[in-house]
Amino acid sequence: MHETLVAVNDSTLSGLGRLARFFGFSEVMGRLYGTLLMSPEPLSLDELGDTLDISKGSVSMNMRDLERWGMAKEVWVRGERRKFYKAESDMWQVIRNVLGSREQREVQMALHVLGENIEKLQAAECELSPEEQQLARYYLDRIADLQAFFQFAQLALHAVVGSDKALDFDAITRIEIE
Amino acid sequence: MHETLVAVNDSTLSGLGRLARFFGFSEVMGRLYGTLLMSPEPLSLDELGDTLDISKGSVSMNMRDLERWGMAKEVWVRGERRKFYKAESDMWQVIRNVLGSREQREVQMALHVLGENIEKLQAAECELSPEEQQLARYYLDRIADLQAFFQFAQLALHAVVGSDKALDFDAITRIEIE
DNA sequence: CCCTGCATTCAAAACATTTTGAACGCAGGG
DNA sequence: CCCTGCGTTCAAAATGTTTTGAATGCAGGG
Repeated sequence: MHETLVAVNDSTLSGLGRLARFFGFSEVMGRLYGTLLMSPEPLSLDELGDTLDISKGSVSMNMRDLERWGMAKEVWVRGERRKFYKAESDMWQVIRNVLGSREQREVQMALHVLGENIEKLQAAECELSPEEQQLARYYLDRIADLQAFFQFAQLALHAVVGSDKALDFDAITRIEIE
Repeated sequence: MHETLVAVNDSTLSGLGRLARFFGFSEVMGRLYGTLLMSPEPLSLDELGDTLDISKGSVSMNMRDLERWGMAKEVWVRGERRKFYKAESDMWQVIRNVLGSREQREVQMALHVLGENIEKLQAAECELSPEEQQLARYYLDRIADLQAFFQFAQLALHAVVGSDKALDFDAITRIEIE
């Protein structure tokens, strides 16, 4: 194959590996996704392993994760007994999958814990010595800051997850105005 | 100290450790930041090390990073020879620091590489066989998708970094309309 | 000019994550 | 009912990251 095509392909895989890392996935997952994305035809597990030069086991496990996250889909190739995969090529769908299930849960948990802590501090107030009360008020201020941050994150996530790409910005402003 | 205060403090440190991890920092950095955030008084390096039960060396290195990222500031305590730190308590400032320097560079690099790859493909077109040309066009489509994603990310970053919290949403829409 | 109290550095150790490949399981063909 | 080809699993090995603490540096006091 022409060296330019090879070079572009490599560069894209590196970039997607990096991106995967950034989102807390393994680099290999990003590369597998990239390999599928850059292939007009679905690929089998061995083809993926051969291309990236990683073991069967690794391919198998990582592909399962990719499927779980909605980044790749199994595809039936007639006359073949092997599994074939193709990338979910709608990036916005992928992003919505990830943000929607993982990030949103994280943010919600954080807000929940912050709320609990505020309640605990308020409930305990009467048991506290004067200095402790002062510290409790200080804590409440800091926690309020954190709450504001996570609430912002929640709005932003909602805006991206709960809409098409074209509607993202609208969704954000609508939420803000209310 | 009252157990509620201790519990709330612990919980907050865990949460900030998690958050730090998410943003690609070490968990200890998050905990150090949290310890400073939850202390009305500046703390010395030994106090930080004692509280979190980590070694002097680790405190020293991680605090340097925290300072580099604008998450903590050195503070002079009169009559003390030791270094004292306090947290940068404006969360939005912290976020702008991180997004502004690190993330923005990442996104810019990605866009730059994508652009280069498009150029390479176009320059090489006439050297390619018919099938290779078809693959090249396929690559160009995929790369265009990635470009759209990173361009969106760039807009979003700009909106958050280049403004006060209150102006974020405005900034996003303004850019979008142009 | 030495001593003390800190802060910093960095190589080695502890720890965590990822990768591998051999063993296993399973479906379909003969 | 065995054989083959493929996918999955998982313990062990490789690799990567973080933590430690001993050595070092540095400033100020005596």
